[in-house]
Amino acid sequence: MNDADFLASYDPRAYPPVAVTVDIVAFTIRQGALNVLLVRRACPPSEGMWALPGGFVGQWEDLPTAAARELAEETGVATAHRRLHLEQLGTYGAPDRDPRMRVVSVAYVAFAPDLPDPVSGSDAREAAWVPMDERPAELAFDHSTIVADGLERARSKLEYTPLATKFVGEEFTIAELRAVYETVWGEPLHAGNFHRKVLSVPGFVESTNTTTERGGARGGPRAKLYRAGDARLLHPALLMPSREETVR
Amino acid sequence: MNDADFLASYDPRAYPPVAVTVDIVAFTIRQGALNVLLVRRACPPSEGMWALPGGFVGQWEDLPTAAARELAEETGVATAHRRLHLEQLGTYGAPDRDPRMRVVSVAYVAFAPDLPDPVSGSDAREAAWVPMDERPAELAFDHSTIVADGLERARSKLEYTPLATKFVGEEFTIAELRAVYETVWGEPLHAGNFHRKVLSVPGFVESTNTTTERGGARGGPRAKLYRAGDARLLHPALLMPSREETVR
DNA sequence: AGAGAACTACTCAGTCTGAGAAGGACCCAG
DNA sequence: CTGGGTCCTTCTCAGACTGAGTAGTTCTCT
Repeated sequence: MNDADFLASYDPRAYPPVAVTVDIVAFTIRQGALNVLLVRRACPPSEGMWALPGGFVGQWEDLPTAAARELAEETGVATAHRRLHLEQLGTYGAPDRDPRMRVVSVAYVAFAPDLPDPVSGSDAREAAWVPMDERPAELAFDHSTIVADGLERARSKLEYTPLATKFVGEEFTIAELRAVYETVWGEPLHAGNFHRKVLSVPGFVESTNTTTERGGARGGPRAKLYRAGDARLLHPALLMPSREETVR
Repeated sequence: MNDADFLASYDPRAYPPVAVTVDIVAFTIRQGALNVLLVRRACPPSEGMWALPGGFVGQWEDLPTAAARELAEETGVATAHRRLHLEQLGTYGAPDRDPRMRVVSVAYVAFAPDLPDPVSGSDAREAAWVPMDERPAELAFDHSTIVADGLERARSKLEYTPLATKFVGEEFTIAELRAVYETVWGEPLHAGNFHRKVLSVPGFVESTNTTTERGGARGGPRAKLYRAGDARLLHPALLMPSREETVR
């Protein structure tokens, strides 16, 4: 039997029904706090509970495309938002994670600078940016786990890649970049050392030779402006003070 | 409508058929070379081509369980092999990656010390350990991509976790551990510095206070024996010499 | 005008790293 | 049995990096 004959005689319906969905953990920084995008479920199961935005993957739709589409539907952000970073987080497929049927969900994390308030999606679900430390203790399905994994991924990516530049505007100051790290880790950093470190990593940022129009809101000189460099990985990495407790 | 009513009226068949499979990138070290487990496909499509071991996920089977089962079927390794490490790599779901139907594959990487020769699986596929630099340029489906991603994951894990101890026996010498790194990166390391580094990372290895029975095959003193420590992450990391070219 | 804030730059001591070398212990060949 | 070669382990040393502190300067706010 050759490939063509085989395909002609092949019956996809012979396999048990499994649904594939995408869920998106979208992070942004608003008012100095890390926010995650949540939606309130409008239909069973878990009607009324907060959950991650997401939905079924179209039959001929690529996985990242599905994630971008779902995110766009929930937030109203143009699908091709220039500064949006989307990457696969992992796949969650415990047999009992959804009571309806076997659902395997491919989770994505998205990072973006301060996004507009989400518009309620076409399916009339309420959507909102929620500060990470005010998020509901319980989310629908296994979404609490996914959000926790997403935060871990964000931290890891911030240390080893120029991801932080995705959270700030096109042009930014070193202090704005530092604020991203301080926000995600929730602790202050030594301004001088951070400055030295960022400028010493090749390709992380490049100077625009301009400065801000005004000094900081509470005083201080005008800061130099930078834009993202061309590095894909940070060498050496920007390691954060590692709390020993989290290690073992 | 409450959850129970909803579930009763829910028809899983309404959704388009998508198959979920697992593919496993299994690594081991044999004769000083990194080997990957491949199988020769016994049926269309791509009959006769080399591919990764894998298969369909059972309707009520967890994803890691399915991966372990498929690996066991291909290699004859006991499912609960003590020193086997299995972790999710990523999910590959391009709509056209399998000509039969929409197949979303969750890839896993497995690491283990020198495993026995694989037994041909129940489906009579030929299975073999293939040295990484002798592997076929083309594998079935998108499996070449998955193998490349698996290698990258292996390197990353070796640097940041005690994964290397999974490639050696229960008790091992520092030199054996060094050989793992040299094999995966394909370049020699400074023995003295490696030694110092390994012993300085808390929880990486712990001494057994014994030595090998004999010196090395080509001379040299008996080496001290160690076993894996209890650390889950290496702090500080065991960073390999990063070739600058690979960075950008 | 003065106080306070904060961007940037500098210093300094402690630590880590890569490279080299030395001291033995051991295997193998002759 | 002896000598050459191997290689595990420890040591040394210079250079790089890090965390912490300080200082100059410029700016906003009151």
